[in-house]
Amino acid sequence: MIRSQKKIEFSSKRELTKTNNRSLIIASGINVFVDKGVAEATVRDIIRATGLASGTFYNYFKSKEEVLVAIFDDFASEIGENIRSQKHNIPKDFEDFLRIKISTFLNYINNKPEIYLIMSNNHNLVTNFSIATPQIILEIDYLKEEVVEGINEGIFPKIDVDLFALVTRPVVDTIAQEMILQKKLSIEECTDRCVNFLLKGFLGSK
Amino acid sequence: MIRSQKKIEFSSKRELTKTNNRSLIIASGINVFVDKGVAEATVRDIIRATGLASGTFYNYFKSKEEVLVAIFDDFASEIGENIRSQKHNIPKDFEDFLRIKISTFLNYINNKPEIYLIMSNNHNLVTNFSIATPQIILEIDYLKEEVVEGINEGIFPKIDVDLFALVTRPVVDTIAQEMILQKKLSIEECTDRCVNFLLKGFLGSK
Amino acid sequence: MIRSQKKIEFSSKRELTKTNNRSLIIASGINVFVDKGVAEATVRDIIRATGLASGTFYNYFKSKEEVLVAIFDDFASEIGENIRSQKHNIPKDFEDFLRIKISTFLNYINNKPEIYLIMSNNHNLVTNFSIATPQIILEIDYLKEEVVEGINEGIFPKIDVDLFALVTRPVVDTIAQEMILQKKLSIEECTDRCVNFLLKGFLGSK
Amino acid sequence: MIRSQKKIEFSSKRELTKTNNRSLIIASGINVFVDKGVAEATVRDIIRATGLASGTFYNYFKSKEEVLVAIFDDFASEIGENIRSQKHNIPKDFEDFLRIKISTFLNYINNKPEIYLIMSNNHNLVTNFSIATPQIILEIDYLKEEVVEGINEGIFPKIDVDLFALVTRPVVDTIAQEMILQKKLSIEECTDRCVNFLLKGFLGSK
DNA sequence: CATGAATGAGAGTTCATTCAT
DNA sequence: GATGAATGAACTCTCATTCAT
Repeated sequence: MIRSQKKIEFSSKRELTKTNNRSLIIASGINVFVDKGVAEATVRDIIRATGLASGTFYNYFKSKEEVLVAIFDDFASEIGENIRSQKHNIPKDFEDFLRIKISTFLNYINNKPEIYLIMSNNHNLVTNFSIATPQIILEIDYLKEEVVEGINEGIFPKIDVDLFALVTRPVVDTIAQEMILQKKLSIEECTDRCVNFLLKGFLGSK
Repeated sequence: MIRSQKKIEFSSKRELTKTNNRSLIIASGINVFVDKGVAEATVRDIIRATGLASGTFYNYFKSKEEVLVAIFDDFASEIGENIRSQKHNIPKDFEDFLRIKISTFLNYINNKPEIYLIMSNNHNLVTNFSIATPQIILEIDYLKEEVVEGINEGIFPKIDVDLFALVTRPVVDTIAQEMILQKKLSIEECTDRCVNFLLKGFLGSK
Repeated sequence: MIRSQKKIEFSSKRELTKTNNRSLIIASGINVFVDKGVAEATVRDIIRATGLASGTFYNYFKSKEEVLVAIFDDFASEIGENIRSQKHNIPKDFEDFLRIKISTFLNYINNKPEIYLIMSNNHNLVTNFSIATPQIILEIDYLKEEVVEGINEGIFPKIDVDLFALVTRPVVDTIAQEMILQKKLSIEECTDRCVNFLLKGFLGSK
Repeated sequence: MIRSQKKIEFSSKRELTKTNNRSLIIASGINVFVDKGVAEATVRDIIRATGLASGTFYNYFKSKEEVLVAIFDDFASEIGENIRSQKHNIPKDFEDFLRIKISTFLNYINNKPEIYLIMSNNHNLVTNFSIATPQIILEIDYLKEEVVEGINEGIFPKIDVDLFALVTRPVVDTIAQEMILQKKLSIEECTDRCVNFLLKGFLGSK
């Protein structure tokens, strides 16, 4: 029977990846969200691809939105670790600061492009959920504070912090999309592009 | 009853009713698309808000996508007129060029913020429809050529045209969203912000 | 406009065939019933093909079934005339009787094969309507009486009248279908086949 | 309430319910197809009569056509068994051959008259599905070959095989309908009638 | 009479969710 | 916890029919 074959297939996969049903559903969710978009995706789509019974879904999640949140949460916690591990990497100056943050960001999304695609294709959803996305690293509150600190400490120049908070994300975002979809530019090249442009944008002459 | 009121209001002339119903559906479509997003919106959502019978929808449109196209079409033709009226407004230099384009763009979306919201929240869809969106004014092919021309004529400085094509839209877009949603900044202020930032970004020192 | 073109087309047709809207609807009904079958046909299908407005249909008919009845009625009256013109054609014997009836029948359906197709493809409907169909010429009451008369007058042999009433129609029907659909056999050949087979069936010694 | 009664009746074992629901739908399908004809029948008609929820239908069938196929399949497999059990019943002569085939056929349809009615009222459909109908026993390819064989072996007389193939089905069909609908004649009487008539039709001297 | 837009019932179908096993 | 059939709300869309013009 096809059904049981599927089950077996997934069981072995489970064995291999040492994962459980929750992870199975999340993995399937990522695929479905990338393929069909979050709005068009259905719980059935997700559960179908796992080989699990439909009822099983509700042992783990209440809705597809909860899966989405879980996907982002998982990703966010990974990011968190990564960021913390960058903490001792203290920037010398503003350029260095930008370079560290942006290259970290680009590394993330290069490793998990699917999740990044879900986020950029469903921008409204992501905002509605106000989830800690990787973009957050480049965004308002958190980053802004660091910049303000840097300015106060005299390490950074006195830039327009609000403009910085507003503009950095979309610029890096666009270039990141270019990187993932066109696959022409390396992480280093993208980082350079972003840093150069932003630096000039905020500072005037380099 | 609301129903009969409507009937009385519109039913004097057949043609009038027809035009009104079309407008009614389009208006309702705009509301629904803004509220729920295009993907989540249903034909029933749209027709429900009009007070018309469900079948009536299909006298005017085949699907919600056709409503979307109609919304964009209406908007696009307005934009067309506006652009043409700007043709004799020849820029003195690159700053002037940016200022004209960006202020035109911001004026559009300030007049029809709902449509702009639909478009930016459903960027995929919009690209799929390849509709002439207001963003087009700020985008790749068309604008790029103008810049190249300007450079060749010696009016504009030699900037990185590809970076320009890539980065201008998202920067202006983000600031425009800020303008519409927060309603703190005037069109002039936003224009200034965009122009200043981009100018420095592309040129280095102003 | 496509619409008015259609109208004009049909108006000219109307001029040509000296027909009116009722005939137009009936003609369209025949086409639709042949193409889609009576059950699948809709009033919209019928009216669409006429170029008339949907409301106009109801000035002439209450439903598609009424159109069907009209189609059969028209046909039946033609048949009636034809039969009357055959009245002086008095059969010499049973073979002659069969030959006259069957050739008459085959002539009808050869002239109006569409209507015959409607009838044989919708046998249940036709029976439900108990309309005077061309098959009636070959059927129970009317024909049976003639046979009984013939037997009483000593012109026809003493055959099983009930078997005759039951079997004649389907036999002729099947061969008629063969004639119309395959178009290999002439009316004369079909008549011969039917007459020979039936004659032997009713009369023949084993 | 009928609803809860049903639930109580069937819900003891899951498998049982499943089998019963399938049977329920098929049984309802038979009724509806007989009553309204296949073309006029709707999925909702079928499911309505079962007392099940509308969605439940689609757990078992994709469309009413699939129900029809299931009905015929069930019947066909019964027929298959029956035919096989007749295999050793080798006919002595042509009359015997006709008698065996026809009585087998009449026995089938006498047991499942509803299904026979569906088939004869929807002859188009049946042909389109190319389903093994009971009529097949009396029809062209299969039977024709047997007759040709019989002729070659010298057991059967040299009859017009094409006429045989064409005429046998409608004759038996008509008498069968008479049998089912009027319920006056026994299977034996009908068999006699058919055999006698056909035999004379094919063999009889004029 | 002709027109054709409006109507709303109803068909097909999908889906999230429940719950007995 | 896992299962998967049952449920019925809700959606897309079509159609017969009405009725103001």
